[in-house]
Amino acid sequence: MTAHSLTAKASQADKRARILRAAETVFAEHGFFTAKVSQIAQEAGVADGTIYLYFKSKDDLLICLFESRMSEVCEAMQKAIASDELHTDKLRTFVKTHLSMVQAHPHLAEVLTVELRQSAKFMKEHSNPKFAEYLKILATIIADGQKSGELDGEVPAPAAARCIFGMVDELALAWLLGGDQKFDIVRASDWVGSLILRGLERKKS
Amino acid sequence: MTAHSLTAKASQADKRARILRAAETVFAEHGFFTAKVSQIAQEAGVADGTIYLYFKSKDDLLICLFESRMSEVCEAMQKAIASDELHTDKLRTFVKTHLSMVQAHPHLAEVLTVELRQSAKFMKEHSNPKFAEYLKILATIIADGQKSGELDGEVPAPAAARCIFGMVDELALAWLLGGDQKFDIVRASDWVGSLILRGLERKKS
Amino acid sequence: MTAHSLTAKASQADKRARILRAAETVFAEHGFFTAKVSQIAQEAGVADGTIYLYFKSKDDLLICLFESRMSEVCEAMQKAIASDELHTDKLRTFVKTHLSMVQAHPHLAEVLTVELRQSAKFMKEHSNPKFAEYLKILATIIADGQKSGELDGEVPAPAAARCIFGMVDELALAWLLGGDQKFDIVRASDWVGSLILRGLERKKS
Amino acid sequence: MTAHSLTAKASQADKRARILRAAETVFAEHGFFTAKVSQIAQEAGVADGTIYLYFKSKDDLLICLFESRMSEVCEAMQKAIASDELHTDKLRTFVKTHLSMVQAHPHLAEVLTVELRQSAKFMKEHSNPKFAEYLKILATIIADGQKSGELDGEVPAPAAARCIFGMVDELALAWLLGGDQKFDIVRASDWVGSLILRGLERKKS
DNA sequence: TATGAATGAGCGTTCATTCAT
DNA sequence: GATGAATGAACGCTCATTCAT
Repeated sequence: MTAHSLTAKASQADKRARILRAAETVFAEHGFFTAKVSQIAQEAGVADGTIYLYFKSKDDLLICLFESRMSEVCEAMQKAIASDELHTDKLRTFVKTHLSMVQAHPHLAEVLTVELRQSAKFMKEHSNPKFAEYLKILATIIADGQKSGELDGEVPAPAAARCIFGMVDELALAWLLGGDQKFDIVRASDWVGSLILRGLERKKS
Repeated sequence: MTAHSLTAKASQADKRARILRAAETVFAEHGFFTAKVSQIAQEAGVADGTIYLYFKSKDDLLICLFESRMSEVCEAMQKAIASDELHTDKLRTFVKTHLSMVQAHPHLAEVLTVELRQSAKFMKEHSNPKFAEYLKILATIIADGQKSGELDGEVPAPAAARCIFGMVDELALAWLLGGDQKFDIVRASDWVGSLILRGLERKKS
Repeated sequence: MTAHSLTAKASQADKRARILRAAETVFAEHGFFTAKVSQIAQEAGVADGTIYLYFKSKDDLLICLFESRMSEVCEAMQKAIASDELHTDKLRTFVKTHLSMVQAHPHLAEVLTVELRQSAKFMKEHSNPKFAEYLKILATIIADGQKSGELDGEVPAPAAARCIFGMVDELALAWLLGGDQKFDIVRASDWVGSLILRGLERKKS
Repeated sequence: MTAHSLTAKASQADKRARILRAAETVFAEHGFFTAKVSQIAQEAGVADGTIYLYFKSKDDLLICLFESRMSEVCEAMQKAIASDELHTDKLRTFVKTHLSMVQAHPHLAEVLTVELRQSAKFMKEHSNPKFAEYLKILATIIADGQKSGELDGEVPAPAAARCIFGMVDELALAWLLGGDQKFDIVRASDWVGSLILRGLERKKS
């Protein structure tokens, strides 16, 4: 491969990435339907038509954004939980990592939390394998914990995973839409940990 | 008030209700942005223009639909939990009632679960008091339970409420988008009850 | 039918007709592909969107224009040849009527002569029954004349019809594109008559 | 001139010719307006931009294609009629040669027959001298035949030429668009010969 | 010379909203 | 009040053309 083609490839990859980043920002700010392709182009510093060199359509742009970001999120999550020994710790890490990512990348979180749902409509066909993978990470922790006896087996792991995801997703949404008086979302992860591990019921000593 | 005006009022109220019902159906099926006002008019059996006699705009129609339905939902929920003595039972009832309503009114659930989120964007300003009321019912159960000593006080009631809402909302979404192989969403409410009251951690003894 | 609906129908029919007339003018002047829908709307004195209340698309507008005009042309032609006794006279009348219509309605002729051909591409599927009908009128004259012994039977009637149509169509084109120095197209019909009936070859005697 | 520049020249001419050939194919298949420059580039095996090294624009490409092909056609026609003694034979040869070329080069015929007409619009200004030359060949045969007494002088030669061209052009079109059930276009040239020389009228013996 | 990624003006079409009836 | 034909602003996408390499 020549130096030239390397540069070209780099430039192309860079442009694609810039468009994705711009889409993230604009979708987060305006929502998918209200966002204009030309806004994304402007934000990315490219011409409108350029977007269509890298993506088939506005829909495709959203789908690719999801896949790209969810891949990174899954990878980050796998790394984060790897160092924990106990499955209860893995669960706490999962929650804290998720909420930390929301805090660190609010635009991305906005898209994943708000737009993912709306687009579930037109992603139903696409069936979003990356999101399934994310849920799988969580379900696996729980299933393994149940097998090892650390966790109670009453609730099936996939259902429990879905519930826990719902909790952190809802907290993320509340925080994202919270406007000015934002609570400390990372601290909130302790509450979630407590809730899912020990429940609300008063323990008799 | 003449008989005539009574009839007129009834007819008016009826037409408004029919439009709301049509909007519920169409928004559920197509999503807010993809839904056409003329579809709603057709579904309601009125002319396109008639909708604008009862609602300021398409946005307004969505907002009014929320307020109207959430009022009913709140009322139904208040009634449902009234007969329980224990706050733990109230919590279980809340979850079961919520998921039963999802099963009974999937169109409405679709709108509240999917469209509410997306529209959070343009409802941020509107700040959705009815949804706040719904959360309040849940938070009050928890706060009261904590005060009475039934429930552990570690997690602040509003945060716990939000978490629990997130769980049931996510389950609702999973069920709604589930297509054919729908799990038994009402049975799932036992899992949620177990999860939020006793947690996942294995109890010794 | 009420007076109201009569008016409405009349107004609608009128608007559709106005759009067709505008399309005729604009397609004639600019050609189908170069013509803009908004130009047609402006020429018709309606809003852009109004066109789509009466026609499915720009393509559909062209197709409907063809069908509508060719129907009238066929009818006019049938009337014109009805009064002739001899088939040779019918042939001369056909040619003269065709070229007279070209002179009287140059915009229409432009569309039928120039755009019909180009659009043959996308009308191949549509197979243009109205044009076939027009050719059929001509072919029938010839076939009947051959049967009656007035005309020579050497050339199959459909082929002869096609040839004669080609002649007048080409003359029409030459005249339409002639710019300023337009020859007398109606007088030219005598030439065509002479050519198709007696041929170019010098008659001995 | 160096060997290098010779090669370069040859390569250049070759590339230009390849582009023209590609344009012929693509214009024939899709029509001028629907054809994409990039399709032509692909068909020619060159980059999009390369086309603009040899042609000013898409329009120019069409014009150059016409001029180039019509030159060849005129030349071929001159050769074909050269060997005939009688002008009636020259006429028959003209018709047969024209239709044979259509059969041998349907893509070219498609462009000349269909696109030429549509583009008459934007070739009006250009006034297409090559096409005039082609007509001139035909008109000269007729004029000479009239002078020599072989042909009747009633119809002015240019008009007669136009008519005859119209006939063969229309037959060509019918054949090109005929789809599957294609008639024998070369045999049809006998009909045309009969028609233009002896006419349709029944000759009294 | 050749390339092909990038450009951006331009257009067909949609649809929320209005208003004459 | 009720209608629904008409409106026209708005937008996703295309593609002829350019130009840095």
